[in-house]
Amino acid sequence: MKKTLRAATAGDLPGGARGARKQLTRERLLDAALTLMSAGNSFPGLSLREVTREAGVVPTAFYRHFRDMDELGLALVEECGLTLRRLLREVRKAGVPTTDIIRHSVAIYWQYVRAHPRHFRTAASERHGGSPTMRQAIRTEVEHFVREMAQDLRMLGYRADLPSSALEMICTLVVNTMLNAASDILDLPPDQPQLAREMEASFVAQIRLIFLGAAQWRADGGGAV
Amino acid sequence: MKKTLRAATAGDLPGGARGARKQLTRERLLDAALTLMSAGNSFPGLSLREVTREAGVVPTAFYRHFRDMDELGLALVEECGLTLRRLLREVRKAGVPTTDIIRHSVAIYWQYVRAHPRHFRTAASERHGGSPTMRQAIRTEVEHFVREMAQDLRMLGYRADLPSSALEMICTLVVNTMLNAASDILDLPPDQPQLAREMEASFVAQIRLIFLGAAQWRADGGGAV
DNA sequence: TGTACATCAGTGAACGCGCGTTCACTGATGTAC
DNA sequence: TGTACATCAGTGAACGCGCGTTCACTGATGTAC
Repeated sequence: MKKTLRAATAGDLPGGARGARKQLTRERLLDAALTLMSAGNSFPGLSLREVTREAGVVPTAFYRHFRDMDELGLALVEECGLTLRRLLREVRKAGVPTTDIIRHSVAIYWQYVRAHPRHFRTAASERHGGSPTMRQAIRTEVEHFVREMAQDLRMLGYRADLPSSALEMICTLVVNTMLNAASDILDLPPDQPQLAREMEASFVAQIRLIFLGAAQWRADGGGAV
Repeated sequence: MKKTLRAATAGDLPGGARGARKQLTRERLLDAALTLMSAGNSFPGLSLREVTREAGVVPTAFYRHFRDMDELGLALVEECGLTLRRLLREVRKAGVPTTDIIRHSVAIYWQYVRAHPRHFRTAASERHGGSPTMRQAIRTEVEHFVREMAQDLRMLGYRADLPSSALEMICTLVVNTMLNAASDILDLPPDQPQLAREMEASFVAQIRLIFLGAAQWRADGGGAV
């Protein structure tokens, strides 16, 4: 009993100097994985040794933090999910502009993707990627995000007549479009501002079209088609 | 000169028994790669030896057909592109039903994905996957597909007032939705028909919403939003 | 506060293994005449 | 048609290398009293 208590008050909790150091190494490992993936590797293509090398740590130190690469992958997905949800918070804080809402929101998103390239590259590439485990984990994160976004629309009084399931369907479409765009944004050659402008315009158009459809949507699925 | 002529009339052309045999092995290699990817590997995670083992051939035989794995990857993308375009031809042949067009088309697509799981799994996973080369190749294939689909809509007299760029934007949205759905379809547990029905309904709803928006779309980008 | 002991994050050597690629080869298929 | 020679798809041994994982270890941090 004494042993357990001791361990809990020092090594495990991040309070002491030891715990803080451990947390730092853990973050270095996650960071290394993100960096390597952004450099053109897929997650299943990463080796444990590559990651520890990039993190500046001996290979065996890895096991102090994760059982294997899969466990690190799940931690990575969680981090990406956090970044996604922070995006919503940021948009909320900015408030809803009265005109040109969509162009404005897309601009925020564009900047945000540029600010977190590694998280978005990872989310986009592993979303339909090789590892079923990570695919499932990302699916769950995206579902959370969609539900939160639908609630935000509800709060704003958007289409108060629709059931939540319909709002979520609309948000799913928006989020899919966002994530597809993220991959395209990150693949843009950095010296082609004209191409970037065209892509952003096309992205705005797609979102606009979705909301045009959403405005016409009827719960029974009927309509002009 | 004689040498070159000889080589051209026998070994290189698939006419002779030797050429046919070679073609067969090549297909076995591509097939092996597709199978391994469907079994939960990402392409960059595949090893040359794995592929040749699955194909029932010695590792060194690989080099008779591809310089390296990247070259095999590009051949794979081409095959997936072909499958995609065959889908369009099939839909065209089926003709346009007068009612419930979208539900009908989605049903065809659903069946088609189920009939070619490995091509769709590969397309979805490498589309935003780790290898920039394959990403670019798939992007090109998808652009072809979008352009062809837009032309089909044009032929049917759909929104004759819109410029091709707008039709292509609409089709991009549809194709993105299709490919996202493909990944979800292939991840469905096989013993959950209720879940499958729900997912298909949600997929139909998304496409319907897009076409509701498309019906309202104005070239100037203005509208009800 | 000082001392003796416990914890545990990170080290470094070692292992067996599958990898990509090289090379010289075999033998069925194809060509010349 | 028959024979002598060329081609080349696929073989099998061999290589050096990076991999994941094991193990006993070190020494700074933390605890007991």
